[in-house]
Amino acid sequence: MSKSKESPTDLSARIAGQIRDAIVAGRLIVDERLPSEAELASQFDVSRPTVREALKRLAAQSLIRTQRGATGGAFVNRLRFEDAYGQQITTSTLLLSMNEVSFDIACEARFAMERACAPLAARRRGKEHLARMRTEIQRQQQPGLSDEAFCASDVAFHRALVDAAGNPVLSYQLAGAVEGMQPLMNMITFTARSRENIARLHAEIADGLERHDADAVTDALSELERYTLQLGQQVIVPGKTQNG
Amino acid sequence: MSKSKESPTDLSARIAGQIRDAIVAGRLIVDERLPSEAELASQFDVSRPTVREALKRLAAQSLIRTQRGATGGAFVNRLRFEDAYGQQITTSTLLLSMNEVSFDIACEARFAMERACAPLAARRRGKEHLARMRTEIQRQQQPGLSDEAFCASDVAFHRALVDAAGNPVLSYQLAGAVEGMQPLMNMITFTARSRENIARLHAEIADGLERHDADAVTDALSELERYTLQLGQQVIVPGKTQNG
DNA sequence: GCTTGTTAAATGTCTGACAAATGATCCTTT
DNA sequence: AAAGGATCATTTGTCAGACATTTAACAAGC
Repeated sequence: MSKSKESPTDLSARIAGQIRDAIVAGRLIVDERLPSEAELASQFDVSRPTVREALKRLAAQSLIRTQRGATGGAFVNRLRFEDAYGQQITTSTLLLSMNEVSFDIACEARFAMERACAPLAARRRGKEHLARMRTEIQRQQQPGLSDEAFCASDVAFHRALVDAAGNPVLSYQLAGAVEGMQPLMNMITFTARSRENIARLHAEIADGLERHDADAVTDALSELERYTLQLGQQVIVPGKTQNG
Repeated sequence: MSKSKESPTDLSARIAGQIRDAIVAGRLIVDERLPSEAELASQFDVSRPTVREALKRLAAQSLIRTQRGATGGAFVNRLRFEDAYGQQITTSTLLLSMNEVSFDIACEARFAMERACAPLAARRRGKEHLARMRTEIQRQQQPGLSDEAFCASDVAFHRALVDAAGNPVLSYQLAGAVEGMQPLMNMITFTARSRENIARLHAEIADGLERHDADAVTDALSELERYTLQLGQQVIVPGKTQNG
């Protein structure tokens, strides 16, 4: 009555859950090889397709990797930040685009976290971060730029800011908050004047970082938040009632 | 040359990727039913097991749900915060426990984001949040408490703090940062004196929130970060070189 | 009109098989 | 004896077909 009572779900989901628990609890360590699919099928007393479905679930979360051949098999994967980034962005994007949250809430969360990066970034920013930011600011001032390209550049600027904090955990978390908002930002029409405003604030941020002036960066971010919120008024979130 | 060139990966991974892209891009909307497995197999010109493996990958990310029976099938899932929480916590836990990051970095990120919640929480905290926090503070002062239970209470306290900010996006992001650190915190031995210190700082935070005093909360969080970092000196991160 | 049995459609699972990749082994050749 | 290549065994990837189970819709009977 320990594990098979609470979930009347699929066999593959239960098996995947057991293996996942073993990984999270450390009973299976990085690069350790799982038993072959045939052995797992025998151990769990299910067929090989069922085991495979369970392994695919784990592979989708980058918890394992598989390799063909004589010495192949399923190995516990060292979770890399690059892998986690993608999942984080996908999840965040969907959480926002499915209208579970309003533009205002998403914006608030994003800028709150960016401000959290400001002191660290002001202390640790390298030349390469400043260079990335300057490049994007210049791009944002180009006349013929499409709204979409402007958005992409905006995202790139803010990612440079976050990366300047020199903390991969923050970069990981912020990746979702910043990139996940891109579809919402893409719904905004950026006039020449609003672009000018945003680029000016971006320049203030870059200048502040260059001077190691955390307060200036924080203030610029706050003003940028206010301005983005104002622009976001255009984005009338539709529906918003279907919360099954 | 649009989609089938870049990845010499499994068929099931490619199919899952195509469906995921369709969901993220909005070509498949919430609660829409996918074709049956047999139809998908026919469309993608693969067998049903392969289609099933692809669907399980998506199900592992809560992108779809499946339902048996006459009107059953695979449906695009409205991504709920509860679902996302679990994945976020699992991913964060593994990112930390696999020694990709040091205790210091994880600690820094966590408290930076918690401080980001402070102003919002000071403005919006409800009685229920304060009550949750007081309860946990009392629990933390009980004499016979195990280190593990103390840790769990610490996590509960901080989650109450984050929830008080009234922003589900922040709660989602912080869930990973706070709960993901639990295994690391569990390696710390909490003496009676350190528990007293932590409970005192927690009380300062709760008091600050009650007075709507964001600065007091921020200061207490900063001191708590310093203190936690000091306790974390015990936690000598082993290995740390295997970054192949 | 309501209940009940039947049917059809869909997923869940199993069996068995073959293809492809890959390291290990053995044999041949130099 | 050493080097090189052919063969083999193991393992995952894929397929075909079948049966079980669940579920909603429909039809039959009271």
